[in-house]
Amino acid sequence: MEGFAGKITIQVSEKVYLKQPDSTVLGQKIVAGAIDMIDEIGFEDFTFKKLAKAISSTEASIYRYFTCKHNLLVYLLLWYWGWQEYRLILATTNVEDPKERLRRALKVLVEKTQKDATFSQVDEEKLSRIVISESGKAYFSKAVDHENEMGYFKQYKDVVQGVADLVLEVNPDFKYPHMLVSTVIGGAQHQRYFAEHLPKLTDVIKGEDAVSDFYMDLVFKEIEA
Amino acid sequence: MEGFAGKITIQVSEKVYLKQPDSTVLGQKIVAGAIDMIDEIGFEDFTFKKLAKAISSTEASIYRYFTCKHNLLVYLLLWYWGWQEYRLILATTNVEDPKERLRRALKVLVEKTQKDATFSQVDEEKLSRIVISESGKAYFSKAVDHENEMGYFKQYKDVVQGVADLVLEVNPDFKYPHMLVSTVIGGAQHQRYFAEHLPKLTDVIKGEDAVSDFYMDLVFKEIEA
DNA sequence: ACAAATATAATAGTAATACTATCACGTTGT
DNA sequence: ACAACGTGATAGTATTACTATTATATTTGT
Repeated sequence: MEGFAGKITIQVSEKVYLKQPDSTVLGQKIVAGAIDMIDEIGFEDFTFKKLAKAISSTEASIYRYFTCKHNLLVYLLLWYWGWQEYRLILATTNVEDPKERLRRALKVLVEKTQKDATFSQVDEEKLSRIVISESGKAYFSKAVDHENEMGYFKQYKDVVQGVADLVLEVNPDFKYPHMLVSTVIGGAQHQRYFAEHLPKLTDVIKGEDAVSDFYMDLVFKEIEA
Repeated sequence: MEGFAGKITIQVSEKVYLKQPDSTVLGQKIVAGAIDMIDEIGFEDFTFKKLAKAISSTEASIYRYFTCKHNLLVYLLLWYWGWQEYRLILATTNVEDPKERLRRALKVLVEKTQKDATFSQVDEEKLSRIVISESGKAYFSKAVDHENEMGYFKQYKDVVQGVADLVLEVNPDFKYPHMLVSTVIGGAQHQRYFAEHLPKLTDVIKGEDAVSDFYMDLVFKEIEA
């Protein structure tokens, strides 16, 4: 199993990079270094110059992989949702009962993200925090429509579509599967952030994973007409 | 009633501005001009220099009202949530039935925002789009904790608290009122954006206000144990 | 083994941004 | 009448987000 798992890589649309970061040592250092730095100082303060210094390279070299820092962020987001897609497949294949399939899929999406040993070069916990804090900067931009056409949000949309299909397997008459799923995914991420920084916007209950409990309950109450 | 309503102003914490924008013609032009410009070109591309030109003033003059463009954004967000608080009060006072009170409050928050003639200097439709697109840039920053202490999110938290209380009036045993309310508010705003730009993340049904229907249904199904 | 191709480093430069600072001018209140 | 204040005009700075060029490694094909 080890050798098998070791060969898995998450494919990211080549439209977001100039040169595949996976393919070289420098490329991998850029991605790993960017995850560290964006998690630490935030995307606004993150610059290619600082990253270059941190990984002992140069600004110009990083520009050979990504046209701009925005695209590097989009790359990270696409990788994250590609990874979630892979985890969804692992969690649901060979599970027969539709309700159980949906339950397992939701678990992947609403539970707190943990490190995945399959991809040693990526720190998924840090990446998850980046996805929570910085996604808005990618989605809510004046370039959305163009970037959507370029496939910048494909992976995320696929995840939503996949889980929406599972919802329909449980209740084929449910009218709002995409809305429910995107609400739950986005909501769970926000709640985890709120719990840490704006606790008045959430309900933290000690000893319980309130976020998981709440959203799991919400989905099944909503679709079980 | 006209004269009475005409005297209402939304109070915004003085910590976000250097000089009250309400108090002068220039201040009002800065706020109104900022709403127009941020809605049009987005917060990233918005600069005080461009705003100054648009309202025939100077960069330095705008800096006498706001220390930075970020604080101007925070001002707009505080104003918006202060305004929503006022609308919530209007919608719920003198309504006896708890369920009806909650229903009316939710309507205010999930329905599409329309112009409010009470505040002629503010274009609430544009402001609403700004709140949807740019809120994340204020909430998900490395300065959250500090800004939270400064009261930058107070108005929003008050709105969530107020509606959470209405939820508890309907079902005093419900465990997650804040989570439910913040999920619904944030979700509804995102869905309106998705409907326009990323339709695969939502379920638009022609002739129906799917967003309102979905979230209204979601809340009552969830809390009616 | 050696030239050719390619990758990266080193350095310099640019327009725009997000401010700060200074001074001049006109209006307002006392 | 004059100080205080609000605004405008102008200039200046460090940083950012790039682009461009050249030099030096490293890899690759033959």
